[in-house]
Amino acid sequence: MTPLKSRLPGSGRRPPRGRPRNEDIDRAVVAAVLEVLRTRGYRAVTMVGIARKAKRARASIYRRWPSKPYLVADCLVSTMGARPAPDTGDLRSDLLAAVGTFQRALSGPLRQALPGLVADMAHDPKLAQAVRRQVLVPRRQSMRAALERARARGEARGGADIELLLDLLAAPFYFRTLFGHARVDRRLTRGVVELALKIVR
Amino acid sequence: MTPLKSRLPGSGRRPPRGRPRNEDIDRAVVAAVLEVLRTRGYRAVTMVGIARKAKRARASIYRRWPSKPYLVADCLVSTMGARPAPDTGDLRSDLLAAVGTFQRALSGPLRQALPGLVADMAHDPKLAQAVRRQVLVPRRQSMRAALERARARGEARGGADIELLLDLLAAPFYFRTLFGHARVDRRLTRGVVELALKIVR
Amino acid sequence: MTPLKSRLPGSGRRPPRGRPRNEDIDRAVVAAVLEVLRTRGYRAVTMVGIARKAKRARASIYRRWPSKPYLVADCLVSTMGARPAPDTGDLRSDLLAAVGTFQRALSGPLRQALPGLVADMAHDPKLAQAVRRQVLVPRRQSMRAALERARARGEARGGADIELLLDLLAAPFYFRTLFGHARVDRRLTRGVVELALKIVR
Amino acid sequence: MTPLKSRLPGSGRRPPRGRPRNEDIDRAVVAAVLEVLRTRGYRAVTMVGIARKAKRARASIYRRWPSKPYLVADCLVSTMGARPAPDTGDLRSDLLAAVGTFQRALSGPLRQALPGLVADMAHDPKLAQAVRRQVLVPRRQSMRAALERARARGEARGGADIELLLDLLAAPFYFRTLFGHARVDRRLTRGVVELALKIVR
DNA sequence: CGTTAAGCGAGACGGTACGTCGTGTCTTTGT
DNA sequence: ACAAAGACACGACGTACCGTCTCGCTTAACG
Repeated sequence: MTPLKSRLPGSGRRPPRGRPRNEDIDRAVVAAVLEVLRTRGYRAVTMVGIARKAKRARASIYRRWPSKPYLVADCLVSTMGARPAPDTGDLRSDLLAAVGTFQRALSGPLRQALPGLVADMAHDPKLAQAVRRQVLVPRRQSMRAALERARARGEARGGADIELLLDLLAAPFYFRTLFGHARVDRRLTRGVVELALKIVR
Repeated sequence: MTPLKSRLPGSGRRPPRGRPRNEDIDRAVVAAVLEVLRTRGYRAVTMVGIARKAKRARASIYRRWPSKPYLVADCLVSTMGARPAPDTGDLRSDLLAAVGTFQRALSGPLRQALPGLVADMAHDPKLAQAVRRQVLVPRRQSMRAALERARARGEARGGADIELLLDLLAAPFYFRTLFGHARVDRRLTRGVVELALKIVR
Repeated sequence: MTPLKSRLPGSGRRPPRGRPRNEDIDRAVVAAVLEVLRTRGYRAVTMVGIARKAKRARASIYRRWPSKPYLVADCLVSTMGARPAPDTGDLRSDLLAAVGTFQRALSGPLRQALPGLVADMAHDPKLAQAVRRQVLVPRRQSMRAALERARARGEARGGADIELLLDLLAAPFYFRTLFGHARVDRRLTRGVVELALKIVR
Repeated sequence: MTPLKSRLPGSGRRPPRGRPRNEDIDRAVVAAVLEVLRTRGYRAVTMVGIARKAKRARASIYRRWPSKPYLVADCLVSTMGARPAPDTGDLRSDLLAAVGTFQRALSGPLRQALPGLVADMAHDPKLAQAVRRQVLVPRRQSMRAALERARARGEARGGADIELLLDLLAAPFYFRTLFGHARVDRRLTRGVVELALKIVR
């Protein structure tokens, strides 16, 4: 269970000792990262550069995040917010809501950051695990629940490979973002949902 | 039309002058790249390191490929071979053959290289374009043809968003490779094809 | 008149207010410094490291000594003890006693500390002054007195440059310690004293 | 036999391969070091700072010298020039010439550099050895030769501890430079030589 | 058959980011 | 006020890689 952000030293539940961390720094750093991501891409996110932009010491960044990929990943997670899709009582609506989060997420800073992050994940299994847990898993869970509710209502047949279906719902968004061969827009969202409905009914 | 590999200098049709290039170098370099990719991943592919491993001069590499990403991309392309899927007269067979190339490709060196390559593509549109052209387009074309043949035979309905369908067939392979949350195997190939059939029929 | 050790806050004669300093800390810190000097040299003496080794807070050290060089210098002084050489009535004996303190001092922790300390002195005139006052001056004074007694007894001629003679008696010990080209031992002590006698008689 | 400066790669006598080093860089770096030493002292000599001042890449400095102390030591050696004292046929003249080089050397950049250098030597035996070989040994050799010539002429008695005598001639200069308790001037040179003559005659 | 254009190997060069470490000061809570 | 813990700003360290350059030498085709 590796977290993206380094733990505080005295966090065995007992009250923290020493000077408390300045949360302004967290905010300033995250803001700087998102800004650089947005304007100049992953490659331009540099510990030195972020420190300068946030007007903080480099050591203060390293105190909070073990390295650049963890910092970037944490910044993304902290802006995405993984609230579960609501239960509307209708599979199409549920899926549109859930799948829509992909499209929206990949229109924000994640769009710039994803390729670099994916490269770093390939070299650090702990990071990969942490990102999957924080980014992928909640969204999959949300869609899985919607599908199960639909099956309970008789709206969907059982028997399908649910994991594959979940991949089918998410993969095109990442695929298009990473390869840039086609747009990631509302049309894609609707298309993917319609195909999924055709499959499960 | 940026190629992955740099052109020879005197290639305005007239015969090349000066000492000809030593093709052993091309082979040695490509072999070194694939070996390093396989054993130590994209990050470890270093111009310095490749030159050392191939026992060639760094300049000889830069003479052939403009930079590391192009070198890697070219190495991958040169091992993958983009022969079109055959026409078996049956959509399922055609798709299994075409989609199977994804699975096989992503079990080789591409598996290690893809994340890093994707990151580089995000910073170099020309590279992205070249990779898409050489890797994505032929495979999509192959599947597109199979689908059109099936429609002509009446095996598939028309009216579907063909581009989306093509993404659906390919995306799960890349998605799983890049995020590592599930296996890329024959089971995935079969599953994806079955869902596609369910959609187009 | 800069002292090596910082003064207590309420030391305008009036009794100190607030919690009194814990003298265990002074002892623990000095012990830690001497230990590290002995085993790993001046470079390894680190405020962070000393604090950890002495199991005390860094701030408690800074409360007592203004900076690392002052701390080290104070540690050295506190172990050397500057008692004046006795009056034996014989110049050779007096000088052997006085000069012997150089040899002994430079066989202890001072040996490890001297080079680093000298470097720090070059960057802090106040420190240089303080170290000279506490380390050099008493020993010179001791030798000066012995020489004056000898002159009064008629054992030595006058007229010599006394400051130069004092340098001659001390310099070889520091010189050899700093450059490490020859041993600092009893043989050196005897040799230096004999040469000095040859000069003053 | 560690040299102060890193050897060129192909220096097994065979002709150098690859692009030759740019000697302008050597000169620019040495000049920058001497300038900083003179104006701001050893502490201020920083690899980053020197690179900036010399307008060269940091890597180019590291290619030539393994670390800062070696760089500084080499700069000093390269400006001091260790030509042997001439044979005047008179011991006093010979010694005045030889000892005078200490005084002159310690009036130049060595004065600022010596304390720091001595501290580094204490942490790197190879460096200490190299500095001794290049700085101390030639001057000692020069004085040793003068003393032997004097003995051959009957101008000096034999039997004295020659090593100790050499220390006596050199030590006061270093001692005063490092502790700063007295001037290093021509008066010191004359005084030291007169005492040495008194000893050896 | 020498000229000439290019290939080749080795390695220098200017840049830039990395993550670590030490400094001296500051800010908490708890004595 | 002291003590303990640790945050903070600053800045140097030495390493690694990038892509370009500059050498001396080799290899062909051209004229």
